[in-house]
Amino acid sequence: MSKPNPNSKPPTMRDVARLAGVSQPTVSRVLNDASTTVSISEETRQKILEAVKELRYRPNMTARSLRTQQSQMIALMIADISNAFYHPIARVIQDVARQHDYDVIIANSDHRDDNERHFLDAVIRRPVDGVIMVPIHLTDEDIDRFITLTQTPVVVIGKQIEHPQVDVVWADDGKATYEAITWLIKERGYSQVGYFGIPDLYPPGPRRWRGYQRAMEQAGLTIEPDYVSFEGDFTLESGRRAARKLLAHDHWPPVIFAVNDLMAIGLILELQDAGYSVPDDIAIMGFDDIPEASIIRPHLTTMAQTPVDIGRKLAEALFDRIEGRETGSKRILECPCRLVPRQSA
Amino acid sequence: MSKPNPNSKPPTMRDVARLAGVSQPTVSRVLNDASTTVSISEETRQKILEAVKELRYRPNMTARSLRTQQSQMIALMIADISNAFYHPIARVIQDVARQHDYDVIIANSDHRDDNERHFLDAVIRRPVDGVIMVPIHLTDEDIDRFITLTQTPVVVIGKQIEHPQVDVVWADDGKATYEAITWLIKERGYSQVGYFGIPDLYPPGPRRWRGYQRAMEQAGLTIEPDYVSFEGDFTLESGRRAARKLLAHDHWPPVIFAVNDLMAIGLILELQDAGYSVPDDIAIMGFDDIPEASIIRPHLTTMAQTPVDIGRKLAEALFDRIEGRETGSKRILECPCRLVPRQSA
DNA sequence: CGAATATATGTATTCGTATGCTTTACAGTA
DNA sequence: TACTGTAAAGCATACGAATACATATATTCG
Repeated sequence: MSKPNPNSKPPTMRDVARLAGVSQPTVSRVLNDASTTVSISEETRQKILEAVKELRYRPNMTARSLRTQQSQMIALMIADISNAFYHPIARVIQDVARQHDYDVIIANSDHRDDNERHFLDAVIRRPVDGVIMVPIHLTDEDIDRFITLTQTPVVVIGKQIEHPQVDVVWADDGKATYEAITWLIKERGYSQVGYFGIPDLYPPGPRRWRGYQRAMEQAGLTIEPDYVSFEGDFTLESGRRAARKLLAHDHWPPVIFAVNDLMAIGLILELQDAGYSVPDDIAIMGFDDIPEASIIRPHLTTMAQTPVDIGRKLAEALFDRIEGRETGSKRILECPCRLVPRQSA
Repeated sequence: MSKPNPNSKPPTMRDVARLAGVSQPTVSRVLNDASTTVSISEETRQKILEAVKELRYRPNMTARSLRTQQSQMIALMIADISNAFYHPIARVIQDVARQHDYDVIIANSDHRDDNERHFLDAVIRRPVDGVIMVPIHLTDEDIDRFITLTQTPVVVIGKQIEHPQVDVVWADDGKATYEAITWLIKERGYSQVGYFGIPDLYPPGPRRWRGYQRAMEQAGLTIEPDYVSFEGDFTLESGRRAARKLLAHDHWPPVIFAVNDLMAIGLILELQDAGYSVPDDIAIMGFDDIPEASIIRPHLTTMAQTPVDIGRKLAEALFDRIEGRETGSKRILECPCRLVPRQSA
């Protein structure tokens, strides 16, 4: 094993051509299946295919990319690799990409501004044929600069991006939040609802906050400032921190709506660790329906999103553009949300 | 916004050179900081840097890769993107790669043979400077073929790979399993221990199974065939399936050791759904210590691995080779395991 | 003051592939 | 027989950057 390979480099088309006794372009034509109006004799074709087999030739994508100006790669930037919400998205995108014979570069921004910018830099230096991302801090201008510079198709999650050439996949989370709050009040009978959100500068923040406000108003409830927090950052740990603050107060809302499941789970775990019961002492509702929502006890009542659907829409929208089936201006693709009543609220 | 860019393509070195009134190679030399013994006048250097700024020039990595035969990319193949065990690994590898100015291609095998092979094919076609992977089905021969063909450094998780040029990161999971079982018997006082494993053809299977056997033997316990199953496949769902089978039987071991946390959690959830109490009716222990282990109630007693450490060792071992600091034959890097007693056993 | 030596830059070529254009060989036609 | 058409394959070049080699100018020294 591992005897130092005599000709250490992988074979090239030239090697194949030499072995088959033809020229390199002829090999190229055979392998690319006569795209332009050429014709190759069956005999030559066979010789070449045999040579390919014998040498175990594989085309070099780097060279091909340089020549064709296409990389056969797409880039994906997600906001948090640890958040299970993104896993099905990443997986589906990979599956679709593979069907189209594309590879995927994955980057992880951790919700950080500098990481998002670095990602754009990276895909400028290493041209890809398409970009899917979850921009939290990037603005329309940032994205526009990238597009005018590279002419690369871009698809995003998040309605806040409004660029004429960028397809958007989103869920109407404002409406979903409204429905969740309304349901807590009307169906579950809670007389007050607390809100555990994220700072307004994160895009989904304002939408969900307004959904909450609207529902409260419509139910004739006043929003208690004490029952509202914007100190979440999408992580479980931020949920625990918020719970610790809550424990220091003396009056609680009967139920708290958290803008994502991880934060909701953090709340529950910390409250339970302090000896309180969910939902008896306080109920908790989340948003996303990640797998952990069905692991925690009590199982988490939540507003489900459809990450597989989201991922598929993202990928298909992107390949529609990469492969030229779609050339018009931006499309907005909405994915449904669905209330999942469980035991936590 | 998005006015169709007049010169739609990103600028090249040639453009920069023209604007600065010099030749393309001069630009190359300035940007690569005089690697070969060259000297550039300060004046020229400044002109070029200005031109670079004005045109917002970014080097094209594809062209550079073709010329230098280096891609500035590494490829990572993990076994299951949904398994939280791999998240810190992927994240650390990305962080280290970024420090070295490398991008990362991530692939997900889902433990499937064909996906693993497809991955190798992909990194043959698209040369990368290094490969990190978790091979489940790939053999030494497969890996050897890849290495002799591409001369690419490879680092793996999993002691089963024994290739003279492949660094291995692993945990002594045989020993760890032995210790876990022994601890259950000696410290926790269980009189019998069930085993929920995976088929022997998955590499960690035999190691952990032998650890279990050894511990049982040493404790003077006989292994009850009824208490042993190899029907797991690393997923939570396979844990639920196993629990359903268990529920059909009428006698249970007092505790079951599962070879990973996801499977252990599947067991617990299904047993609880059927009305049984963990650990009172039956105790469960896992392996890995993924975040979900601290979410489920009761919290999961488990044998922790150190994925951050594993990821860092993998990445650093790889860059040691990519950057030529290490040229010798294979190194074996061991990561510790640590028993984490919680409530489930 | 002419030759040797730095110094600064340009020229030509290369990486592996794709593709427009040209050439060759031969069959068919008038 | 001379000419045209077509199938088959070769030739030349381009993609963008890196680099070995050549060249031109300025500097230094005997």
